[in-house]
Amino acid sequence: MPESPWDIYLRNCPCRDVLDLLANKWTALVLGALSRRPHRFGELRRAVGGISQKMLTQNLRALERDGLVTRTVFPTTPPTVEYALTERGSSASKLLMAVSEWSVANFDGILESRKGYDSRVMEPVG
Amino acid sequence: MPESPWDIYLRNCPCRDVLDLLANKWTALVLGALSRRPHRFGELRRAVGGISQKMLTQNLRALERDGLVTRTVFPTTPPTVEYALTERGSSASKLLMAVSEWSVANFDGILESRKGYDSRVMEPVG
DNA sequence: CGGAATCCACTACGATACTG
DNA sequence: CAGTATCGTAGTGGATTCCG
Repeated sequence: MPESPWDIYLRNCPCRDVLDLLANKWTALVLGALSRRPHRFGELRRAVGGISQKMLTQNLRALERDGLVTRTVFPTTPPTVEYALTERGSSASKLLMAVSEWSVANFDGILESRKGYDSRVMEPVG
Repeated sequence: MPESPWDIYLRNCPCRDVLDLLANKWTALVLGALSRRPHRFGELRRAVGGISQKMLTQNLRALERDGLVTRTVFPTTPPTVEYALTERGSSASKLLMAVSEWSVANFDGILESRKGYDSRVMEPVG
């Protein structure tokens, strides 16, 4: 079995830019936060932690464009904007939550692996 | 319930660089290919499609360092190097395969969403 | 508050050439 | 074949400033 049709399809398919959105540094964290409840912009920024306003804006725009989150503006002063998951975003978030949890669960083992690798690769330099 | 302990933990935890590895443009594709069978370098490059040799090398090193793939060198000429999943890599690949499949399954709907978004955002310019 | 716009450093990444 | 090394470019992403 040299190659499955699925592989070939995925490799040639423009849908890979969807995968790129999900496999983004921030997407898992953003969707994870929104999966618990809708957030306002600044609130979401704090919830994610470490993301600049620019990146968060960019990510949210992409997510909104692809129909994973909704953006609702309340005409108050100062402005209030609320981001929430759509049905589609919710289903994506479930997958990405699993990935996040895997990261946490396997972190210790991975640290061990790194130690071994680094000591093997970086021979004594003196 | 303002914030779960899990959120706080994930936000402050260095394990986020593990998430960064998984949420990488290429990781899902590489692990996906390796999940079917071990691959040699060039073979893997073709299987993934569109990745430069440099990027593939970098990714494989990171994956090896974190104990997700093994790298086996056979002292033949020309050299043969085989990459395969570890137990840990296999468990990660299962999650990422689900993400890939989600991308394929939701691609059409997402395209629709984009069309709507773009026509809404980009007003007639003339 | 929730952005958009500008500036700028960094580095990601591809193309090319060379090695074992 | 499976890399490493070097270079150049294009984009990522932070800091800052300004606006509704």
